[in-house]
Amino acid sequence: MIKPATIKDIAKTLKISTSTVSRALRNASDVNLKTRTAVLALSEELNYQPSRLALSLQQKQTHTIGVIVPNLDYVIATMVKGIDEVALEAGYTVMVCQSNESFGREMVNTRRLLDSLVDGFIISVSSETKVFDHFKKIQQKGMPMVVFDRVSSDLVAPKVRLDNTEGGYLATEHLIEQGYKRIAILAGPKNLTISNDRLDGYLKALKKFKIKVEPELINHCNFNQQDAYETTVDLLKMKRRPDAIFTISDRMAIGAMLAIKEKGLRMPIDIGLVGFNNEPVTALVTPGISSVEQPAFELGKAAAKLFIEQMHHEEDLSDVERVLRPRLIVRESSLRKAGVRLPRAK
Amino acid sequence: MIKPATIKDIAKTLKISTSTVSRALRNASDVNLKTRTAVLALSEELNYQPSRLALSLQQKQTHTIGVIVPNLDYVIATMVKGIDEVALEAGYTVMVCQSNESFGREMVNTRRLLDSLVDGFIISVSSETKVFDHFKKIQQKGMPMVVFDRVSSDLVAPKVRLDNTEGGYLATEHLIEQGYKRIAILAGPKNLTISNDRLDGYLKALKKFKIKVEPELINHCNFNQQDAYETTVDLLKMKRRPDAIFTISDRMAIGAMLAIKEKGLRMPIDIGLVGFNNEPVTALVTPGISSVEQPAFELGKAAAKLFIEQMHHEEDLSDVERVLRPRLIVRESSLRKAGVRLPRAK
DNA sequence: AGCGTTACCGGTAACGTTCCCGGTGGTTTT
DNA sequence: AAAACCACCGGGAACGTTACCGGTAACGCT
Repeated sequence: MIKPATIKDIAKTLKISTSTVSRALRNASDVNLKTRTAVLALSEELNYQPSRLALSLQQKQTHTIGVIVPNLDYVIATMVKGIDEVALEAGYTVMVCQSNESFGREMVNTRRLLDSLVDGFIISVSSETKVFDHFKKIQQKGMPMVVFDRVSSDLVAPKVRLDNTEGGYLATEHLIEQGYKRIAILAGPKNLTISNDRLDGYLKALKKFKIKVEPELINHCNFNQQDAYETTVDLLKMKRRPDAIFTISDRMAIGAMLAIKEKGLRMPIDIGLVGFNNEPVTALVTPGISSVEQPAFELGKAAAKLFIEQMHHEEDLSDVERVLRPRLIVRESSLRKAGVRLPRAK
Repeated sequence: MIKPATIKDIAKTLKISTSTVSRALRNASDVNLKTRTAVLALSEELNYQPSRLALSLQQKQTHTIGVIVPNLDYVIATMVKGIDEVALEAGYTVMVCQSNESFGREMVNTRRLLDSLVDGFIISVSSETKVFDHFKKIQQKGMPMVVFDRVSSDLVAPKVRLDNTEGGYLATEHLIEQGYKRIAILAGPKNLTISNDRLDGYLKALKKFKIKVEPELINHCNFNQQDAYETTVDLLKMKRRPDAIFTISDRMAIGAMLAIKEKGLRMPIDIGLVGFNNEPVTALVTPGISSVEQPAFELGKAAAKLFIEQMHHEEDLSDVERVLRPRLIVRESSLRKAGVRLPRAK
């Protein structure tokens, strides 16, 4: 283990003080050109790298952002890429921690990063999280914190999120316009805002078109495929079964699709389907699944920008909320009016 | 910005020395029970958290692992989850950096983490990387480093990887057994070992079954869907077109599948297809795509374990190579013998 | 000649922690 | 009663860096 060159080594061999070396390496003011070039040359030779550790200790900031996400699926990975992009440019390093949708992991990760490892946080909460004390601790410490994607009204902090209500609205409106009458929704866990917002959009669309809300068509289930499958199987057993399903994630849409196919129903004729996220898979299955696209990369960038902003200026941005707009991508699974190719099922 | 409580604060209010506080908080030896409880109580009250920064500076280790990956697709995200798992348990924090398959980004990331931020690295190289000086610098510093997934023989370090040759063999053998005669391969970039190894497996299988190797059936293209699509389009234009395609990733398989469908060919009758990675999508498309599954989570865990091992003991493990075995998952895209349901195409 | 200005540099403290060494008192051993 | 031992504690240095303050020489100005 060769130990790296320090500022002291340079000072010693050049027979000058560490202060001078430090200045030569940075400010360039208050230091003779000759000594400066000497320092620079030697530091090059020893390939000196300043210790970020010592620096961080000294000036009490690490230039590192802690990013806490529930997992690293397609959408979130894309968001993280966005965060990475602007963070890197601003001279920050990011530490990504997956909570695995587990409240415990989320707490442990937060605690760890809190011990003077990061300057602040960019967070998307896990689906298990119902209590936010560990995040509030961040703010008590006076650290900047931005919430993104999965936000929560219990958390007073700058937020960047999708307009999930509009997403829900777009999907539902589209199904209505395609002539579907009994539209079911597979919403996510009740404690997640994205879940409730998308449900709100669904309700708004029904109201707009004066369609009665039927509670048995509203189902909460987890984000995974299996749960969605089972819920759909149940839905399709109803005497008056729904003729369309809106799921608030594509994974859930896949689950629903499997149940639909198993039952022998055809999309979009017998039943319509719309998902959420516009994951690549939606374009690959047959029929293609219509889905609400979110600008994930942009969303990540926006979150990081907001973070940096909050970092630099002292102003309180905790009531700022950037809301990005979704876009509906229509595919075959819900396109009944434009191109009916198959005969109607009995 | 409320500054956190330090060991000094505790010492001052308790009118004892910092040394004693430090001992009380750790060793428990050489400290009176009474003072110890007092320290513990006060530290609880001030909710004291030791500064990992100061600690790291002092003992020259950060308890952090730098993980550098080309991207965060399904397989790699799963591997990272595995790394995370054992790292967390061993008291390490991981820093994940995506190089985005870019050599430049990979260098920048490595450089950054090198400045006394991490104790070592777990690395999967980007597809652009042809030169490894930035990684060798890690070893010059005497830091442990484990290479996983995408390894390279130019890098002398402990490795954890899939038996890619066997993966290639399994896929090809299966296609041969299903009666396919002209089997093309879509290999990845030439400088990647995983690419060449899978190709080797392909060649081995051909040799085993005494099938002549035809150079025009061997194609290198990038990992993305588009490239695979275009390459396949070209392949299918040949006068004697291949009757099966083995792609070394599922993304590529999807691209190939699109080209195949466009051409009006049917799987598995007219043409067989096998992918690699067993991503969920392979089970969702129609027909389902056969694919070589790799134990990604296990692979990540193994890499982290090897890292920890190298960290703790001084022994040189740089010639250790853990090779995990793949498994072929057969789906409809290549299953010609078992269930022929459609008439033969003219 | 005396004074202020400038250009350059060094010493020291500080960031929060641990480690090593050297004390104290009090008790036991010889 | 001297010597040895123990349990407990404090002082100081060290990790690598920068900030602050002060000092010295050289120079120019009145």
